[in-house]
Amino acid sequence: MEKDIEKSMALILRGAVEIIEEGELRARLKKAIETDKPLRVKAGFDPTAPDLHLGHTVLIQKMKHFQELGHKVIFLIGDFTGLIGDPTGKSDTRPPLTPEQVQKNASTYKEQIFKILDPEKTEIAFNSHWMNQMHSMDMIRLCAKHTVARMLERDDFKKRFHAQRPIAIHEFIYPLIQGYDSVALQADVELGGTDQKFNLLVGRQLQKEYGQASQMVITMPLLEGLDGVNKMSKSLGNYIGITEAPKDMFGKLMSISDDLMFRYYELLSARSMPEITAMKTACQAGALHPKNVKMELAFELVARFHGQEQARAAREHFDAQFSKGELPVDMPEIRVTDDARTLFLPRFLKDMHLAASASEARRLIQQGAVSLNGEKVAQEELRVQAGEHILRVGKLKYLKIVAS
RNA sequence: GGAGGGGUACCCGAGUGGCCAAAGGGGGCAGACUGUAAAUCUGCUGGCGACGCCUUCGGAGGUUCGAAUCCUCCCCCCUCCA
Repeated sequence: MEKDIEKSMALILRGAVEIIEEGELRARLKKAIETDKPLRVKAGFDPTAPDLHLGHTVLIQKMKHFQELGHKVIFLIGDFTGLIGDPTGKSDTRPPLTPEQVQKNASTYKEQIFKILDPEKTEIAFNSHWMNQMHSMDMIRLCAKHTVARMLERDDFKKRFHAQRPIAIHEFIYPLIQGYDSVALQADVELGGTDQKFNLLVGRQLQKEYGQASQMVITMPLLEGLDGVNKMSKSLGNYIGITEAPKDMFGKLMSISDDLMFRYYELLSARSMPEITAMKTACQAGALHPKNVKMELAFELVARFHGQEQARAAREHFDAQFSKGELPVDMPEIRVTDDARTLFLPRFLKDMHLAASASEARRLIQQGAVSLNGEKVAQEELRVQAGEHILRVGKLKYLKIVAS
């Protein structure tokens, strides 16, 4: 266990938005060292969405920090709470998962998180273990420990209440169960996104009610997605999934803004803060080109999830296609025969999935987004000569046409 | 159970008989500029072999030459009272 409290604090504070309560945390760290009992650090994940994206890994990264400091991290899979669904106000009632699905999602999780965390030092827990033991009366007692007024303090509930949008009663139960998880696990620290603050605080209160010391709460920022504004989420389509193909991951990382890049460095990279700060300064001074710094970030993250080899290939691929303007190596191909060599493009682009509809394809043509062998196509009808042709739509979509 | 407000395109939101494929904003896409950057500027943003036709304003019927708009029934959400 790391003996230097200030050193521990520095790492714990990295990227964190808020720590409740900092002084208390110092005291606990001190006690942990004295008694040689590592802190129990909990972070919960909802198994309804099996595909993790980089946003989720901010938290996992923080877990890793604790692990590096010698503490016990508990990866809590909310298989029970997943059946309720954390209230977001957006999603409708979720279909209940079968135990098999939960199991499957859970193993996907494990596989993914262990690319970051040390399996030896990670405890995995399922909250169904204690929730399924609970009787109705226990549940009601749990409910009795909180009030509607306090529930309505939660920003999400408050907003919906005032916006005259529905709040189902079971949504109130979710924070209570999440809080109870901390009781069951006897957590010293709970990590969560800033959107989890309310739930995390319920944990503190419930632990007190159940005669335990209240956990420390550390909130991490919600990672901005590719647009640099909204939080990364699948539904917004601005995410980078950690199982995405290396070259897609690389490309997406390269498309983020320079500001966002340093944010990603701080929250996702294994590089030390002094190192990151130095790079930032060097970029501002013009000593380093931001693009190269971004390449390194992309490389590091792709390598984390796919290995060095794949990361190198992705980098080369990127360099060839975008820096040098070469054609992609693996573009889809279509063969056309003589009698079909006159293409009606709106239909053709739609059929080839290069446009969502024929109407959209028409617009793309009108806007000059379509080119054949590097020359813009202005006509909707296109006669191709025998041989190979490269049809390009927008910046990213290519199709090789082999005409005979 | 009673009274009232509301449901419009991907999202927010204007529209209360024809000028409505439906204002405006956001988002998205494309083009220019670049580092595949970001920011900015410009255009597009229901479908269809297409100066026309088809489908769309919670759902189903109806009135009308004509309905997002009026009427009837139904579904859903919210507020207040109980």
